[in-house]
Amino acid sequence: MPELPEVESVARSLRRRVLGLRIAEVEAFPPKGKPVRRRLTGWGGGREARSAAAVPLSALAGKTIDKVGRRGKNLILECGGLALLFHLKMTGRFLWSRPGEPRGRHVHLVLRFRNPERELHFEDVRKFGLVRCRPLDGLAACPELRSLGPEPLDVSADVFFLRLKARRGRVKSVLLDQSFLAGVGNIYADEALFAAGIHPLAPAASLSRPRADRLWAAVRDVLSRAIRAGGSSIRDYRDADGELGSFQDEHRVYGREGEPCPNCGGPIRRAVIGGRSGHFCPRCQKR
DNA sequence: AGTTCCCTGAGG
DNA sequence: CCTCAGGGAACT
Repeated sequence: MPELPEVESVARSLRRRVLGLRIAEVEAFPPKGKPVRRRLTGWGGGREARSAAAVPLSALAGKTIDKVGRRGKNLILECGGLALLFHLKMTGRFLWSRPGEPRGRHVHLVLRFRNPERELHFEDVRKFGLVRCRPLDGLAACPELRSLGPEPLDVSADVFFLRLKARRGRVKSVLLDQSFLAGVGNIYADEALFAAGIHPLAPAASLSRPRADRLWAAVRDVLSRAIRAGGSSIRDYRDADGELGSFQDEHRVYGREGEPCPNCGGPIRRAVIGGRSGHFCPRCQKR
């Protein structure tokens, strides 16, 4: 569930910890029981993601972390000429630890620092997460990033409208498609559609310019407010400092099936849309 | 464009 | 026990 606001919050908390630190040692414990074409370049992703351009994780030793960034839901540590990419998927998490402290059961990567004597652990209970090292040069064209759409907080209303018009399918599914916009997931798609008064099953291409504008603004508003709140901590999301987000308190439809719509008081409905649960108010959200 | 699968802990 | 959660790849 880490979506754009959660990954952004992780990036910010991580930045305060590791920016400028030199990686002394790298220890990888790739998840077992996976297709065992495991090289030391990372894991996760499709078959094409294991391309020749991947770099061994051990190459990170001795490098200094000079940027902590985000692209969509991907977290990117830039180290010298290398980029260490993470996708947290459902349960990826970072822990700031000390050498000698017992390592958690689901820790798959450890970056060890000497000054200060600390460790960054990446853990992932469900093993869906992705870790990969790439050359920094040409990073935007790497398999993990190249098909991502624009950042929702950067895209203009004009471009948003044009891209929406070019899509077939339901607006909810289009919002979830990372090649349309990078970083929107289930929670924020539902919240943005509610805020814009648009039914999740409305065909994307059918939206008028004014309604598309409202959706564009709602996506920006929901995402930026969620970032300010440190993300949504339903279940177990925490940032790299272990801090919880608070945006779950501002959810108006997500996870509120049967509760009264904050707008009209009618019950919030839940329906499976594109294999994911969608939450909406059938009265306030028009097709 | 919709469905299945991956994976595991939490909750019924 | 069983079911559910869900991002995204790989199916159909």
